[in-house]
Amino acid sequence: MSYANDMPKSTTRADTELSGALRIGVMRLARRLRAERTDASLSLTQMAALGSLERHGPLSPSELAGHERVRPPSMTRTIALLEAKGLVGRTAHPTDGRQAIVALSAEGRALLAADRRRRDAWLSRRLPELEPDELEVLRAAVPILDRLAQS
Amino acid sequence: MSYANDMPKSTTRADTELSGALRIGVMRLARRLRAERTDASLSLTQMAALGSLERHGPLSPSELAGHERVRPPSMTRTIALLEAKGLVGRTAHPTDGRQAIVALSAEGRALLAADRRRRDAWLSRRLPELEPDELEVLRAAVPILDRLAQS
DNA sequence: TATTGTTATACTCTATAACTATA
DNA sequence: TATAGTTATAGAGTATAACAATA
Repeated sequence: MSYANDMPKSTTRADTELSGALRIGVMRLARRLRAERTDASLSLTQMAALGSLERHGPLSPSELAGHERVRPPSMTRTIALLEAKGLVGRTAHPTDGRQAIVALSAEGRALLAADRRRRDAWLSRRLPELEPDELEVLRAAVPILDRLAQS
Repeated sequence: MSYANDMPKSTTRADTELSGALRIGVMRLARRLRAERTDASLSLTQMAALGSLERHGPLSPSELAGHERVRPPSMTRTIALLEAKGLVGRTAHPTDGRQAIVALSAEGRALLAADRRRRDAWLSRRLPELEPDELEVLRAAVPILDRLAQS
């Protein structure tokens, strides 16, 4: 076999089965976590935009639209809603008069933190139901999931 | 401490940290997998309804709405769109004249299979980049993720 | 009367096209 | 002329309220 030297790079039947099972498991748990959303005052769209600002820091509307994979007019609207709620603020770009800079307000930051605490609480309540060796598996799995997500 | 007898059922600080990391990892990977969606002819809403019919078999519109956590009028609309595309069919309930039965057509089943193959392919291509012991961790993690999702 | 499903209507999120202001 | 952002407008998805048909 000419694959002898790069076996680890080929796709085996076991890989295919694992990828199917993993995809289903991850999607299911993500759906469950998403359903645990508590703060009904904000849509998922708005929460996502807020989360992007937290992850990346202050951004222009176009950059934010890019991160959220949304067109600029859609982000214009989302920003306006978040601004009306006092969760983000806008300032002028220091040198380019066309651009604006959108940043999280203290209220926005607090809301994100509260939302995250509530979600973590749901999962935290379930983890003690697992066996110690199962918790160990999850701990080992997290960095692998992260790497897959980034690739 | 009165918790001595049920330590495994209490929430430790390590649990809280793990739950935060796990939530982020799962949500990230789910987002990445979702972005791998290829068939642009169907919205996520429509794909999800189709998937429900595959998982649970033929359902009435109300049952389907329940599974998708959507109100009956919304499902009426979704079913109409899927029916227009030939992906589902409707038949009368054998005994209850009020109810309808919605079922996947052969075309709907084929579309789901093709979509799943594409997603699995993306993940399968990445798994060989992992070390054997990392693959073992993922294999062990899948049933745990499933149990968490169901609880 | 209660249940199943649809129709009528309205709100949110998204998009494309056209416009304004600045570079 | 090109870029950043907004406004105008339309389509899809969702909801509640009201209605029709059946149990």
